Amino acid sequence: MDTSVSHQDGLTPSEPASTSSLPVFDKDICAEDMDKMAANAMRASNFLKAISHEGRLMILCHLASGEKSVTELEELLSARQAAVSQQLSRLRLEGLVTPRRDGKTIYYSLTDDRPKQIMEVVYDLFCRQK
Amino acid sequence: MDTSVSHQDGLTPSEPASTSSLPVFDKDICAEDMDKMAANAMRASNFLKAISHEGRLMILCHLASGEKSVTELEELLSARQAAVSQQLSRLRLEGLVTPRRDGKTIYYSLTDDRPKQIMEVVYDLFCRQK
DNA sequence: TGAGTAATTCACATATTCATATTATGTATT
DNA sequence: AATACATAATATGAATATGTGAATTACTCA
Repeated sequence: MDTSVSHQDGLTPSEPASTSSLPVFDKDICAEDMDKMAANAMRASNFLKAISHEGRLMILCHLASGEKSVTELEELLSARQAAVSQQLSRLRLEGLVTPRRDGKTIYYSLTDDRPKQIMEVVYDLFCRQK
Repeated sequence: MDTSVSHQDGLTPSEPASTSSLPVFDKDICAEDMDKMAANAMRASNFLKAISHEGRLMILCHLASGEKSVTELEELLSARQAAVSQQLSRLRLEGLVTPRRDGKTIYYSLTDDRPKQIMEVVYDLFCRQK
């Protein structure tokens, strides 16, 4: 089989990539791969920490359906403006949201679809009743 | 269209569920749905907090390919036994991993495939080189 | 320019998380 | 039973995260 990907990052998919492959390890993982894995894990955990907050999760969820102003988010979350702003700044730092100024108000939208990809699964696990 | 799902939990899929629907909101979200959403967000953020830790993420990643003993994980992570044990206890509390005793050693495995589902996406975003 | 609005930033108090060290528990061996 | 080993549980302090209110910036309009 194709061995060209076995050392790409210490992880090797167990199934074809087409069906959203599971992250499964080789049994004989080497030190080099371990380092790559640790680096990947750090980036991933930073991302996950950014979204693993009740308020930020709801912000991202609301932004998934289109851009919103800070005031709108403030109302949607029933939270203080300063708190919302700080949560947005955290998401901004992580590059997950992008501000757009229009006169007095600032509108936020999702920078890319990374949050959506995660939230699809989160939605399935926690929001859809089984 | 089908309106029977519009109030299930404050979220409404924008596409057929078959293709992993996006969590998108109705424009006229009501207070009741907001409460449900907040409750879902809290459960989801607890789950995400549990996995958004470099060490715990790597543990889950290793467990994805089969059960491992604490000592094995200790070596795989190059971490102290106490640290690994504490991270495992956190994952145990959250119900993500399950211990199985065999003599002196205790083997851990994933309780269900929730972590795997998230990690599939995380793997795609952070471990696969594009 | 001055007042009003939207959003950010700051400073503080509190709460949570984390790593380490220590102690406790359960199991196998003798 | 006594010992050794693998793992778990607890305690402590340091670091980090969070919400709040006050001060500040950026913009609009009269």
